[in-house]
Amino acid sequence: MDKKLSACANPDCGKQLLAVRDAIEVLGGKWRIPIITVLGYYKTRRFKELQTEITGITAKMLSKELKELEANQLVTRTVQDTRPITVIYEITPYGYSSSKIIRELYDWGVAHREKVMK
Amino acid sequence: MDKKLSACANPDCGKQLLAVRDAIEVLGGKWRIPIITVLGYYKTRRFKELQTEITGITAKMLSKELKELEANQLVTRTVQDTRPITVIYEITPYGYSSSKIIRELYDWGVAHREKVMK
DNA sequence: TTAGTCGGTATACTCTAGGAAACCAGTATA
DNA sequence: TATACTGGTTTCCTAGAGTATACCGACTAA
Repeated sequence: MDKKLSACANPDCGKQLLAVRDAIEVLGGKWRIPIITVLGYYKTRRFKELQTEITGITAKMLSKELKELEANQLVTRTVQDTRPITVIYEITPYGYSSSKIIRELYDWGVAHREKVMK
Repeated sequence: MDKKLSACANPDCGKQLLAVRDAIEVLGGKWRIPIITVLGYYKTRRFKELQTEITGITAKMLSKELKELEANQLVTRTVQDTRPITVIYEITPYGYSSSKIIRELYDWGVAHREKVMK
């Protein structure tokens, strides 16, 4: 999302924001949460299956985001020696842990929509 | 953050993402979480105090983001008839509710840093 | 009268996340 | 031979988020 999320001048407050920045860096952007959500739902998916499921994402973005999620240990990538080759992406237990946050976002989003809409 | 966060093709999964999108729209961007964090910490702050506390933010961005947070009922704005005029921004109970998510992000960010760093 | 505070606006710019479309190698089927 | 599927990569481009800087009116204290 953001390269540098500013800190508060106040040290306590500043430390808090540093950690929040880390979380946003891992989960931020347009496609990470959709990817994690889909993978959390199906547990494993192939590249093309993800692309079909996540409407609107381009191969470029999917490839890029999966790499970063892999680097952050939220998903694993396994090449299967079939013909044609298939690549299995699987959510890790750690990846599941992030869905706790996504669940929070979901609950809050639902409540917010109700509150603001009426 | 993002104007349109895509949905999953799968309906269950898609509904979930719509609500998540709402939450991200309200809390996203570079400055909203810092503002809520600072306001959650101090409860009330004046415009200039916020600008001082949130290092790096410009008056334009602060003004713009406060307006949107006010529109979403996360903060209130009160003009006080002093000389010179002072404007008090205060976090609402509803604004506090969003800090539950921020807390989640914080906890996860701390754990993530520990996991990935070593 | 000049400089300073407050809470902002207005204008013009930069920069980068993301999008569109073409292309790639390897294998298989018609 | 050509077309299609797999899982991508490369290039070019744009919209919009965020930045920099100057400015505003109302007031006051020196």
